[in-house]
Amino acid sequence: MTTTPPFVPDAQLRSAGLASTAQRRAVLALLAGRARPLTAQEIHAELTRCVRPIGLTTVYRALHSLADVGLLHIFDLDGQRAYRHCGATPHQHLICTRCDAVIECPPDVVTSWLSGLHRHTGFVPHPDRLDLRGTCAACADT
Amino acid sequence: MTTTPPFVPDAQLRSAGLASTAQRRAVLALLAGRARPLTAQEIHAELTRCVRPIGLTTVYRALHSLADVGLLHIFDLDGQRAYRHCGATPHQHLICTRCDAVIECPPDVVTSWLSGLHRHTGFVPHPDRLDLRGTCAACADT
DNA sequence: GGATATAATGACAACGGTTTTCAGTGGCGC
DNA sequence: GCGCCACTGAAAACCGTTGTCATTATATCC
Repeated sequence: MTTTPPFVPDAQLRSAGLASTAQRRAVLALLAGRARPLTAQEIHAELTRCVRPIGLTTVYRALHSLADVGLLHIFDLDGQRAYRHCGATPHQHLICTRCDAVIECPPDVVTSWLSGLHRHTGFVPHPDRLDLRGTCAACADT
Repeated sequence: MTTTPPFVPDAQLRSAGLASTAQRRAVLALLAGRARPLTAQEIHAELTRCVRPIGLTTVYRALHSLADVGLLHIFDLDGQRAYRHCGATPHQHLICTRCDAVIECPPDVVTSWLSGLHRHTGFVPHPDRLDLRGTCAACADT
């Protein structure tokens, strides 16, 4: 019997058609489960400090590759690119402007409204390109 | 009798508490009525070529000042900051991924959905920070 | 309307994030 | 285990943006 580990970078890389290298696994593992997107510089610093030294160039290239195959989503953290490991299923992003956390919102909460918007304006929304900024439940409590 | 011109940079600057300089007026006039946000480099190039030479530093500072007082909104055009003259009234941004045009959407189309989202997820949306990407009506026709 | 304090401008240099280059290394198929 | 080819990493180049400082224009007071 095989268990289903919550996160296996190696498998994700292979099924995406990317070579499974130590550096890519490290980047993917670092981003796994993080609510907040991380910049290339942050990833490089944290990997070098806590895991093993890695070239900054390699970080940038790994992030590009991973984003190209859809394993990472790109966000804008005041002018800098930041990367986050997102689920494969379509979803919307709720972005907390206080803690920068990204909450994934299931699309069924939105689809009916989006179709109404389409009828109303003629604009054809791209369902997985909806970014909504606000305050997350955790930050709103404080 | 006084007519009401559609766009008076000078008045907008003064009522925002900014000094009305030729450079700021030029930047504001260039952005007036543009659907697509422009980058600082584009603004500098177009002003220098078509209107009058202007320092690149001045363009950046004018854009900062104008954005600070809310006359311009800042967008992200694949990694670069881009600026657009937006209406003073609250609105959502519908961003065309094909032509980069930004359509302003009146908030009443959205507010009811946003409050539902709040009840559903605990996330407190910031109504004027909703960016929705898709295809504008003009591009969808082609 | 003219003088003056103050803020804005512009050329240049510096800064920081990102990309390119190129030689060396390691993953993956045979 | 071997070899091809993609991946890696250090350094330099690149490019958008910001800081510096002397000059100029704006807004205010008289």
